[in-house]
Formats: sequence, C-alpha cells, structure tokens
Amino acid sequence: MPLDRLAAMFKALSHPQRLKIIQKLCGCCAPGAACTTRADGLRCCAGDLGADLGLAASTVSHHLKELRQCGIMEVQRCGQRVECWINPAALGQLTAFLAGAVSMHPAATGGGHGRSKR
Amino acid sequence: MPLDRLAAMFKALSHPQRLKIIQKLCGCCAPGAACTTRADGLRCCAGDLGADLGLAASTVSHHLKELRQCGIMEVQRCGQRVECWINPAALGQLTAFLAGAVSMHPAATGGGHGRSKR
DNA sequence: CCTATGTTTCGATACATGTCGAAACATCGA
DNA sequence: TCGATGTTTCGACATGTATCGAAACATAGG
Repeated sequence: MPLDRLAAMFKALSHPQRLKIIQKLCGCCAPGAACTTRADGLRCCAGDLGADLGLAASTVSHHLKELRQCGIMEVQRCGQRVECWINPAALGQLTAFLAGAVSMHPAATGGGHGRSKR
Repeated sequence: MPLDRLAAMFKALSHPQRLKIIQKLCGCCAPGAACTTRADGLRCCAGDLGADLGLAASTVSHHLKELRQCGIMEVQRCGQRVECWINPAALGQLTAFLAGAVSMHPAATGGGHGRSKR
C-alpha cells in the first residue's frame, strides 16, 4: 500500500465531522442488512447524517465524497435516497500501517528494532 | 479521547512526507537509546530527515511541528541538533479508535451490532 | 406530466496548508 | 569573540478545504 493512498485515507479522517460519520456508520449496517429500516434509527442515508451533524446537505455530500473517493465508504442509490456504509477493510489497512510502524519501534513489547516485524 | 484531538492526529498523518517521517522514526530509536549514533544510520535529527525527504530545512521544521503539536512526536535539543522520536502511545490511540469502530461494525468477526463492544 | 423529496453540482467566500528562500536564533569549537 | 553548523521563524505564494445557498439532477407517487 503506497504512502500516498494511506495519506489520502488519513486525510479523510482528519475532520471531526467525518469521524462522527465513521462512528455512526460503524454502529450502522452493511447494505441490505435488516437494520436499514429507519425505525431502528440505524439507517444511513445522506440526509439522516446531515440532520445528525447539523450541516447543510451540500456539505454532507462533500464529506461523503471525500470518504468515498479514498475507499473508506461506499454508497448505493436506493430509490430517492443514497445509502452509505463503511468499508471495514480500508480501516483495517490503516490499523495495519499504524500497528506495523509501532511494532518496529524499540519501545514495542518484545522490543527491538524490527523484531516481530509485521 | 475527543474527536477533535483524534482528527488533529489523523491530520498530522495526512501527508505522505509525514508518513515517511513516521516510518523512519519508528525504525529508529527512543531518546538515549544506544542506536542514536549516526554510524547506525539511525539518528533522527531534523536535518537528516530533510536530506532523506529532499525538502528544505524550513519545510521539515514545519512538518515536525505538526507532528509534535498533536503529540505524535517529541523532540529534544541535543547540542546543535534536535533529536526527535515517536510517541507510540499516540499512535496506539489512533489504532484503538479504528479498531473500536470496526468492532462495532456488523461485518466484524463475531459480528453483531456492538457485540464484543470494545 | 407534475410535484414532492432527497442528493449532487456549482459558485462564492473565508480560511488552512505546503513549499521555498532569507533572516534570525542556538550551539559548538577554535 | 568569531565563524561554522543546525534549526526555527518570517514573509510570500500557490493550492486546497469547509461551508453555505441556489440551482440542477434523480426518483417516487399522484
């Protein structure tokens, strides 16, 4: 995974509103899961996110685009609405980078340069 | 950990050059560790980083400030030079956030909303 | 076909970021 | 004290970002 792409993903997480979106989507559903009904309060269409965040629809759309373009989120048109969900694998790549870096660090448990590298 | 601080840390990681710095510093040393001598190629003073990245000294200084202000990196003047090193705990907080989010996700292994929540 | 609802695109505005070179600051060694 | 070396701050510039409202697009339902 090239550093440019990792940096782009980290950039998508570099805004509090987008972190809120992540949290909400992670407490939410895969597409087509049972919980996509609104009654559960778990539905993840763009408008609901905007209401939660107190942002204009256009601003939310902008944030979703950021998250989508770097692969952290995916969307699907579903009638009038656009449902969105997290791609956990993308977040996994970020964790892998961070964990990998720390494990190289001498302070890592088992600690020596490159021991248990990766 | 408030979202604002997490976002600030992610922002510090949102640039490829800064990720390179992280990688280099993680392959490097805690302050005062034996490997701070240059012979090992492991020394982490600002100038060496600049040479590696091909950036002007002032630009490197700017990047280090970013990483320092959000707690990801720490520095210490050591004679003429400024040695810098990673704070692994800060990276750990980012991993914790990501891992925590993913574990909430229905696709997480063991997978149901909030099962094995944290 | 028309209207209502939800989303995206467009244009504008204010602010932040990355980069450089020049100048200032800090420390060492003669 | 003076010069050499390393780092930071300053000013400038170009580019990117967050936000909004208005307008355009998409879909559902009468």
